[in-house]
Amino acid sequence: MAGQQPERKRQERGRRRMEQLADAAAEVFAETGYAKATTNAIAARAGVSPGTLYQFFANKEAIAEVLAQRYRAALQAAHDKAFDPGFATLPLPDLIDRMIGPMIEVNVANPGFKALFNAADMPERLAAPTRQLHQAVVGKIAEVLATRAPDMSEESVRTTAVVATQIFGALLNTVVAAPEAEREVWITELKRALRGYLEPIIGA
Amino acid sequence: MAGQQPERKRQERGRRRMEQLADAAAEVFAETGYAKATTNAIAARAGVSPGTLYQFFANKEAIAEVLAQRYRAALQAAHDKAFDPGFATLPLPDLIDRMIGPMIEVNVANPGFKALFNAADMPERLAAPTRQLHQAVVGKIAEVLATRAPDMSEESVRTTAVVATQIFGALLNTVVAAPEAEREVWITELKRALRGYLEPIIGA
DNA sequence: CGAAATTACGAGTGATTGCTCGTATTTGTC
DNA sequence: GACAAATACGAGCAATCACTCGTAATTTCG
Repeated sequence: MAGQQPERKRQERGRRRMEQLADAAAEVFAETGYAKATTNAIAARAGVSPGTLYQFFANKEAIAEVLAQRYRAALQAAHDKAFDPGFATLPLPDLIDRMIGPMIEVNVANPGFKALFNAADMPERLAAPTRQLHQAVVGKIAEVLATRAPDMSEESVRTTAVVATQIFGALLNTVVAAPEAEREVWITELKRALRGYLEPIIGA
Repeated sequence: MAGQQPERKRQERGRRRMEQLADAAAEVFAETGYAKATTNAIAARAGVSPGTLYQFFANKEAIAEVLAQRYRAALQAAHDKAFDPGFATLPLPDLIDRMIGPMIEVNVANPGFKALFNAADMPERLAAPTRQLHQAVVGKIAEVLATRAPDMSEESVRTTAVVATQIFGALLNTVVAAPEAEREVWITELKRALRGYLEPIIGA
């Protein structure tokens, strides 16, 4: 039997195995994508048999689920740092610096997760919550914009927020994919792009 | 037998079938992604049996191959329009207008192709040529930038070109995904973003 | 120690899917 | 009409893969 819904009691060894398996899954998913990744490959990467994997995870989706939880938790923490209320009155360049820092860090620390949870082959169940978090970010950015440019229509604020996050998301991929040494260059360009887009709209 | 490498002689009916199958494949790939799309589903969508599909295509990859060729040809045509030498001396806003127009058109006319050929589950053989075309575009943009800002270092020019295409690519997805009625709004924002990024670097 | 629970194994199973092949129908050519 | 080539069918084969299950080793705890 398997598929332990009511969470059987885990020993220390078991908890370590679950971490191992999740780590291995993160690697395999990142390399091949969700659909092409095989559970046997994940087990092999973790150095265990297929049967052992299913002692700890009900199915393939459940493995991705714990990764999604990891990622969402890390994102949430980054968001909390990025949207510090004290930033609201900073000059635009400083505001941008403060806000994108934590977001870049979390994605550099979790390479491949952003791509994985945006991929078309990922089950809707797992992609949806991450999208929801993303929408929340857009909302927060819209709030910041609205306080800085009170004259803008609600619709324009929303549009601007969406575009700013799109720009951020696109260049974030480049930043994450870049070798350590080049990362700063791309981060500089990312900031330049955001300032260039936002300054004419909401001022410095 | 099947797998007709030396291209057997096609009748009119056969050529129509191939178009039907390619069209059906474009739909199914767009809906489910390359890996999850089944050849039987493609055949069914085209209203033929699995056997018939394999009268015309050696394997699943060959179907995607003709789509890749379609897309590349359309992209190439768009590039030729976008990089008209006469545009080089236009004011920046006009230059941007002229260049992105054809690129947007081709992607609106081929929805899903951009995402498909960038996906992780697509065989490398098919993704590579499209990436190469993309690299060529970056090179062309770098040329335009270099003539407009002769003082910039080669490296900076390259970086700026990459970032500009990233911004374009990100917002292009939004433009393509948007309902017809909203498209103009997003195109306006796309232009605004490009101007905002480029103007401080290379002037108007 | 000894019993129960947990962890581990890995060959095997059922379902899915890319693709085949024997056969039947349609089309082009004389 | 007659023959060959092209088109069409669809049941089924072989390979892949998520997942199972019988069994065995290890850990926990009285």
